[in-house]
Amino acid sequence: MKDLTQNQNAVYRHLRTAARPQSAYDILDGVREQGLRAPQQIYRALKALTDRGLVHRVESLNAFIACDLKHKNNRIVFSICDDCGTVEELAPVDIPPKLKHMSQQSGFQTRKMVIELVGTCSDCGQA
Amino acid sequence: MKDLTQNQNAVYRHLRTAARPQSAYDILDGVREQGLRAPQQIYRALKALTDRGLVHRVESLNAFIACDLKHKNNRIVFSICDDCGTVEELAPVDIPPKLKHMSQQSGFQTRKMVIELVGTCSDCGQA
DNA sequence: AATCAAATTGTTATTGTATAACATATCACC
DNA sequence: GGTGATATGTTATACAATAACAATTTGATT
Repeated sequence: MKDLTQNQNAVYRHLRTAARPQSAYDILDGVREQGLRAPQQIYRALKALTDRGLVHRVESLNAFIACDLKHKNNRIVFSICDDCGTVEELAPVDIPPKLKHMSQQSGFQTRKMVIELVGTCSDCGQA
Repeated sequence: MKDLTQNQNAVYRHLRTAARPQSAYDILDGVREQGLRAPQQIYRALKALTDRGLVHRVESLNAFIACDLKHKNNRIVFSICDDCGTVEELAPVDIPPKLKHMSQQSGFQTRKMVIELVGTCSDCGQA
């Protein structure tokens, strides 16, 4: 892919083909065949990938997911089904005006906003 | 406090008096004198407290913070200064309409929304 | 081309976060 | 008092992340 190192590429490909968010150790297991052996290698690749916005960390799961939207890296929205574990990335939204106002009021400068919706996906939701 | 068990009370008091979010092990250190010895005891107390909305988990820090707002437990907003580590809870806001629409579109039923703003607080922000 | 500092990558070891599994005790009800 | 359900204590282990250092690669400079 677009000038990624071997390790980064291996991790990225693993994440893109995974059905669910992957922990760093899930990823490690998935890329052992490509010669990666230690957590540190995974975490370094993940850092490079998240810095470039190709991967996001799902904070409430301590897990990672490939980003397939084209968007600035500083507005991230997930829906997380706590029944089946499925995570979807939704199109980013602006900081809610009320919130923007509140945080500015207090002098806080926002560089990044993460929104995580936790609930039940359509598959798990019906009666 | 309001019908908490001893352990829950110890953890809650510790969090209320802490200046910053506390990891479970920070808390453990802080309540050793009250006779708590094992992580499990902390995590169990934290679960009870978060279920009751008296404590929130700061997802992106793997840490916990006492809630001093009176509000429903399913809309949580933090500002997190990644310079000094200060975390403030802000008044909850509604799910942004655009987002509500998107998630409903896909059949997702939201039970809880967490918003974490990451940036620079007023103390750390000036030139 | 040879040298060397800087950056990247590999590896080992350790620290930090969270839960499983089981033992013990407490409580409510019969 | 006996009995099941719930809560609590304890030990051990699993999972997540980083520190510290070694080895390698890169690339600028001579």
